[in-house]
Amino acid sequence: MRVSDNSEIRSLSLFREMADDSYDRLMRGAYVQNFPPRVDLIVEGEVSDFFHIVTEGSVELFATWNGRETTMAMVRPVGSFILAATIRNAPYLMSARTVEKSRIVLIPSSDVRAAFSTDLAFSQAIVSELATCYRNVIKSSKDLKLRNSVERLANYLLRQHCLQGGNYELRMEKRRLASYLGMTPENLSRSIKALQAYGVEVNGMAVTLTNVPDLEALAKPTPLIDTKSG
Amino acid sequence: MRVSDNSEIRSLSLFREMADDSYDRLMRGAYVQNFPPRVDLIVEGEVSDFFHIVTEGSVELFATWNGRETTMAMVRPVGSFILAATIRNAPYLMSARTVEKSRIVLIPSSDVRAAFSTDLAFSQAIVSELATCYRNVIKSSKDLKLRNSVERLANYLLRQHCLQGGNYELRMEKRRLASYLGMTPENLSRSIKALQAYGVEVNGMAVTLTNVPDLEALAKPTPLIDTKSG
DNA sequence: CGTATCGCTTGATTTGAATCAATCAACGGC
DNA sequence: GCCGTTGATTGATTCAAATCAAGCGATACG
Repeated sequence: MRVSDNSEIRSLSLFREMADDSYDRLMRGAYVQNFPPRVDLIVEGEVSDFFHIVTEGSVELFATWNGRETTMAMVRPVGSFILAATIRNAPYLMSARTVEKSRIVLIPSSDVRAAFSTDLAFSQAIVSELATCYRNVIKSSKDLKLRNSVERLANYLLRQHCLQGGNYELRMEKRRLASYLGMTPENLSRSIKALQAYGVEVNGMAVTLTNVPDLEALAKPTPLIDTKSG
Repeated sequence: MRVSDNSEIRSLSLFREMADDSYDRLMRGAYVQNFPPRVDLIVEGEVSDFFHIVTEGSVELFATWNGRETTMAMVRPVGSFILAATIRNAPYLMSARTVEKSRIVLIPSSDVRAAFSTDLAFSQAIVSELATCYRNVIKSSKDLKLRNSVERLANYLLRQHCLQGGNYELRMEKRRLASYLGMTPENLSRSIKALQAYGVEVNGMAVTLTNVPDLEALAKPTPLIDTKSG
C-alpha cells in the first residue's frame, strides 16, 4: 500500500488542509514499517531523520539522565511524535521504543521541512499542532509541580474515565504508568489502595470508578491541567 | 513612540522576516504600557486578548491549583509570552505578574492570528518559536522528573554561569527561584549550603563559582536538558 | 510438569523534602 | 532614628515518597 493512499493519515489535522500536490510529494519519500515489541525507534541526542506517525500498536516516549529513566508519553494510533525536533532539525530530546507490535509511518524530516516552507496551510497546521503540544506539556508540568502523587493518579484516572467512559482499561503496564505519573511502581500500588476509599477499583488492567463525585472532590480536576486537546 | 518604530521588537526572530506591510498592520493595533511592580497582567483561565512582549523590567509566569502556586518562568527583555494561547484562541494556562516596573507591548490576539494566516514568513517564524518553546518545556519536565533538588539547583547555577559568565547575579528573589526549581525557600537555602562544598558562593544576589569542574561533576549537565535555546 | 522469570503487591525502613517555628537582616515609611 | 514588614536562614520535626526486602501470581519455557 502506498502511504499516500492511507486516508487515516491524510485525515490527521496536520495534513488535512494540505494541498494535494504537497501532500503527495511529502508522502512519496515516506514508508511504512512494522516493528516487534520493545524495539528502540529513536535515541535521544540523535539528529532527527524522520518524522514518525503511529498507525498501529503503541510507542513509549521516555527520557534518561545519569542512569535514571522516566516515561514522558505514550503515543497511540493515530498519533505522531518528534515534530519539534524535525522542524528545528535538532537532536531528539526523548527516546522512543515500541511497547507492542507496531506499525509506523516514517517521513524524512527534510521533506517535512521542505513542505512546511512552501505550503501555507501545512505551516498553519504545524503551528496549531505545536501550540497544542506545547500547551499539553505545560499542563503536565503544572500537574507535576502542583500535585502530590495520589492527586496525580486520581486526576489521571478521571481523565481516562472521560476519554474511555464507563469501566475502562489501563492501557499500559503499571510500572510504565507509575513512571509516567512520576512515582515508583510500589507507590502506585499504594496510591491505588488509598483511592479505594474514593470508589476506585483496579483489577489487573480493569478500572471501575464507583464514586466519581467523591473522586472528583479529592482530585479537583481543572481544564487548565486535565483537558488534553489535539 | 509608535510601536512599529521599535527596532528591538522588529528584530525579534518572530518578526524579523515578516513583510513590512504585515508588520505595520500588526503593530497598528499594538500599544505600549508601563506597569508598576506586582501587577497582575493576565490570570489563568481567561481567554487570550493580547500577545505580550516585555521590553523593560521582568514578568513572572506562574500557575495555581487548589490554593498552591508555582513559578513557571521569568520573562525578561526582549521576550514574549502566551503565544500558544494567542494562536489557539484558548484560555491562558498561566498567570503573569510584573516583578519590577515593566514596559509591555500588547498586540491584540486577533491581529496576530490574522497576520499568521496570511504571512508565510510570520507563520514559519511562529512554527520555529513554538518548536523552541515546546522543546524548552520538555527540557524542564525532564529536569523535574529526573533530578533531585540539589541537582536541579547545581545545573541552574551552571546554566546561569554560562549565560552571564564569571561572577553573576541571581536575577530573582530566592523565594521565586525556589518555586521555579520546584522546592521551598527553606530547602533552597539548604541546597545552596550543600553546594558550598562544590565551590558555590552565594552572597545575597551575588553568585561566584570557584570550582566549576567539581560542580559539573555533581551536576552532570547535558544539552538535552540544560541548553535552553530561542 | 516443575521451575524460572517478570511484574505486582505488601511491609519495614530510610531518606529527601516539606512544614513548623524562631531568629535575623534589609528595607521603607513615618 | 525607630518600628513594621518582608525575605532569608537555621534548627527541629513531620511527612511523603523512595528504597529495601520478601512474597505472590501469572506467564513462558525447557
